[in-house]
Amino acid sequence: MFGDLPFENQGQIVPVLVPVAVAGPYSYKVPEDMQVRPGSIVRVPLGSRSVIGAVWDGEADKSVNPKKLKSIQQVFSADPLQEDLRRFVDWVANWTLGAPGMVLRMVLRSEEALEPEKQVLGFRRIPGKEPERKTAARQRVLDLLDDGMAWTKAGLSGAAGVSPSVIDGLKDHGVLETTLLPATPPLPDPDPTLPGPTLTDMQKEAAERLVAAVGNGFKCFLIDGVTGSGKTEVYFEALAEALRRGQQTLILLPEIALTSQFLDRFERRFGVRPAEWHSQVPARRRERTWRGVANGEVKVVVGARSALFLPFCSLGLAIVDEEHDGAYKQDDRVPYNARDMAVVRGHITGFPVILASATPSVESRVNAQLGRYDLISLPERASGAAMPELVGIDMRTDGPERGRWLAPSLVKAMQETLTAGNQVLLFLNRRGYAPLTLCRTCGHRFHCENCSAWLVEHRFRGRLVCHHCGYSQPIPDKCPECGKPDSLVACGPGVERIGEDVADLFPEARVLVLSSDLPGGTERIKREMDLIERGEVDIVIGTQLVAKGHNFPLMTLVGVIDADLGLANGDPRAAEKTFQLLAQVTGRAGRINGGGKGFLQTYNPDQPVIQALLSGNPESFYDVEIESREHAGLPPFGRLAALVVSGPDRVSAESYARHVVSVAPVDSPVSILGPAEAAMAQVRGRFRFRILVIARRGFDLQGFLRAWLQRVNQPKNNIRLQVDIDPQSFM
DNA sequence: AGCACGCCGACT
DNA sequence: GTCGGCGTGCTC
Repeated sequence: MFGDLPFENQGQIVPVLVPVAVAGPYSYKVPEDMQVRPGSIVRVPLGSRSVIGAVWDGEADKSVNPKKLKSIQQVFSADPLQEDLRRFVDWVANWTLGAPGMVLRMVLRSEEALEPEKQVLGFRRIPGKEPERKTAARQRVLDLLDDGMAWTKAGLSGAAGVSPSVIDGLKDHGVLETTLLPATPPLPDPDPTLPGPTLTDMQKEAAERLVAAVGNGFKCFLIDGVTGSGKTEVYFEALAEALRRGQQTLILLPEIALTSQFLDRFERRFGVRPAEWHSQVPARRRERTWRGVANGEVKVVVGARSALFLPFCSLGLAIVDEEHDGAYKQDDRVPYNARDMAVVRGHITGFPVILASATPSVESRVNAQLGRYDLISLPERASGAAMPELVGIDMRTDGPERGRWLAPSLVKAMQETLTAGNQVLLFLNRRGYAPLTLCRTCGHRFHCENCSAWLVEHRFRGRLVCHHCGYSQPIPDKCPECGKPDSLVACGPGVERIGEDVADLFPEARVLVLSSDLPGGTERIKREMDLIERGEVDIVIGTQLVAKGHNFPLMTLVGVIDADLGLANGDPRAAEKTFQLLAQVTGRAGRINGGGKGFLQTYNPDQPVIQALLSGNPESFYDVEIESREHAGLPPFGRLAALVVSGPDRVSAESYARHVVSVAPVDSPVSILGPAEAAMAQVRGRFRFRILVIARRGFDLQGFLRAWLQRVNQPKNNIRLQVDIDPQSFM
């Protein structure tokens, strides 16, 4: 197989990347009768077990004790990993501060995929041979085999409606012969020549820019297109070009968006379904896709973030849809953002990458502003329908009476919508009945025993539930503090409580309350969504579950119950996330037929998020966000392994980075608390880590870091820490 | 004594 | 990530 290798390496020592959290490859001997080269996928002994790794680039580590060296046990028949993929693995490891072997593990996910798929036994006719006795069953089998094609036994007996023994009989009589079939016939390629949809002028221009980039090396595009602008149709044209060039395409979607709807759309455009890649695809099919991607049989993969690590042999385009979506972030094991790593893979291999969103993330917008990405704007809906007209309701002046949650102007609009035979969506991103329960006699508040969060009343289930850790208890009939019966009051609304309001106001309407805790799970939610789509519901009250997915043709009014929700929780992305969520949910109004309206109930109509939504001009909002983040010292692009923080930003900072080395009290300028060992423990298994220090202006950061280094580098800690102060490196 | 569990270091 | 060694502490 490797007869034409440029070098002979039997008996030599080669570096092998193994799936353990160590800094680099281990060294292994190559047995006399074996040939490997960089990228070869091998089985090697490691400690008491045997693991799968890959021969890596460079020289084997000469300093390792030769007595320790073990031999490679086996070379898998799968093609060696290509050079660009190897460089990508190294790059991701370096960026995420993870071990390269752990990144490689994401490439080599299933051992079965590394050997050729088992062939299955097929049956076909021997030309000219007839059975001596022809029964009806035998005739049906022979009719099916008339065209000379081979069938599997199970397929044939099923199709002919006979028992498998009929086929055995025919074989014994010398009428049929067996042959080996590939376990699965290769799928037909997606067809780029099928007629696409008619594009608007704006879409056409965007598509042309993308098409021109395919095959011309790396370039990153950001498609900023409003809901309904036809982003998908536009990037499908680039995909068609990649297909015409015989190149592969990867489409990344957030896990939640991987619905059959997208696959249907793909099939309508290209005639076949693409290969799918996510955790719910059965192992068998995943193995097949892995092999197909490596040997070029699979042309298009639609997948979740892990699809980025597939061993494509001729990847020519990557598309990241909903690029702002947090589902692209992996938090456990190797922490990475698949959106950014897709850009890196494109850069290394040399192909264009398309990021698409109706509400781009702040960092992607920064990258577009800086000229790193090419911005493509699609500000209009492809159908010609106008974007919904959004209205803000100032709850301080135009709010509802006490104990009600819907402002009179929203109620009036709902009435009009229902009279016109259309649907209303009321959006409130809070499950349950009420977020806080307290005793009106003694003021006792119900806290979670485990995590001190407030317990959310779920009246339907009759329980108080902690949305943080899942703890729940029945709703008591008297206060546990003062013992007063019937003294508990629910404060604030959840979707269930809005449902109560709506039932009072619109007793005739068919109302559906939809949240992720709906009994019946995903299946039930799917069914309810279909119900809405068919127009069998008048008013939908939902959490963020209803923000994306299905299209509802009759939905022309969206009311946001609490547009301020989520803005005060200390997340540095709070404003950005709220903007994205509300843009998405209000974008549902009149998406298909136009004429939609949206109402935002708010206590602060002047804040940038609300202003950006109402004006339909997000630019200013993004500018504010970018500026405020730079001011706070938070990089738009994060690659932090550790974070040291002080001052009022500490809560935000905690949710910003996972590895918080230390958190200082709010009133101290900046400090690192606890022993250095504790700080180091946070980054165990890492060999380098980056630290972001957020300090007040005028603070002596250099002096602080010097002192910290001195403390950490005490001999007893057995640590050598160096700090390279380079604020630019975070960008 | 016997073993369950958790911590820690080694793995080429 | 996974395994084995070793210490602690609890039970038959």
